[in-house]
Amino acid sequence: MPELPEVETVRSTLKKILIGLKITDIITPYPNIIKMNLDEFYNKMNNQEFRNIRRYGKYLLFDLDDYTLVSHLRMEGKYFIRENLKDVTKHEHVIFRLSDGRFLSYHDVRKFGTMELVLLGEEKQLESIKKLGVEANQDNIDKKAIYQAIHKADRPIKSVLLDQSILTGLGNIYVDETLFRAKIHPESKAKDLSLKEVQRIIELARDVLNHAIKLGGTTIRTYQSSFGIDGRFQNELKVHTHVGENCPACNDIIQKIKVGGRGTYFCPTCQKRK
DNA sequence: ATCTATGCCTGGTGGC
DNA sequence: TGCCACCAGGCATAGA
Repeated sequence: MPELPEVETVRSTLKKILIGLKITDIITPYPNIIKMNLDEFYNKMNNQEFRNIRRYGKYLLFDLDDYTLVSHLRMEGKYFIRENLKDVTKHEHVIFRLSDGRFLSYHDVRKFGTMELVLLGEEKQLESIKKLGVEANQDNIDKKAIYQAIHKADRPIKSVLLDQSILTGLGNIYVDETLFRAKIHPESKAKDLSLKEVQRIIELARDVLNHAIKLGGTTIRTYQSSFGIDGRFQNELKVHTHVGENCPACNDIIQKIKVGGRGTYFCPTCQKRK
């Protein structure tokens, strides 16, 4: 499931390939990915050139001449380049023909991903983008402001960290890894954490995300970043997916529970409830 | 304010 | 082998 590091990997990879290429046709075998009028999508995007590719949180932002394509990969979305239209699989839902004769294909087994267009650079017109908090991999986060925003919250710290309106970019994998490194139990209520603990969590989240970006993200379950390239951060996972195994810090057995409906991995010895 | 339930989806898995 | 229930989960939305 692509979180900030995986989306960043996709962004940097696609940027090297797409900049300067023009879209010369769009094929939509499964148009429900596109969350706007299909004709409008086609007419606005066709003949536009890729100028830049940005990212905000887990959103990919493709800047064209006049529009920005806002793309969210959700659970399993991925892009790859194909040389022709031979053997298109049933999981390729939106295919852009490019001016070099190749194709940019959007592949999404679960069909959860979304695409829509806004005027160039106007992504904050979308409610979904407007409400996002600061990016969790940044250095200059106002940690006291985050603490102020959550220090009365009567909900698990895990749920708070998954709330994209506070910090954006963390998903299920990196929240578990951040809380393990912070030695905080995922069910600890946000209101029970000290300023220092919150500051530490934010610093560790940033470090985990940036380390994962360096390694090209995490490849687990069915997720690969574009082009079938595997990330390598899965080798760095301390608790996520490791239920029943020994904690790398204390040797206790890693447990899996549900927090806010999400599968959650943690070490019951290292991560004490506050 | 914050919770839970539901919908969007399909592939993998475990039970029989 | 196949049939079925269930799970994975980011996000939007509705209702408690």
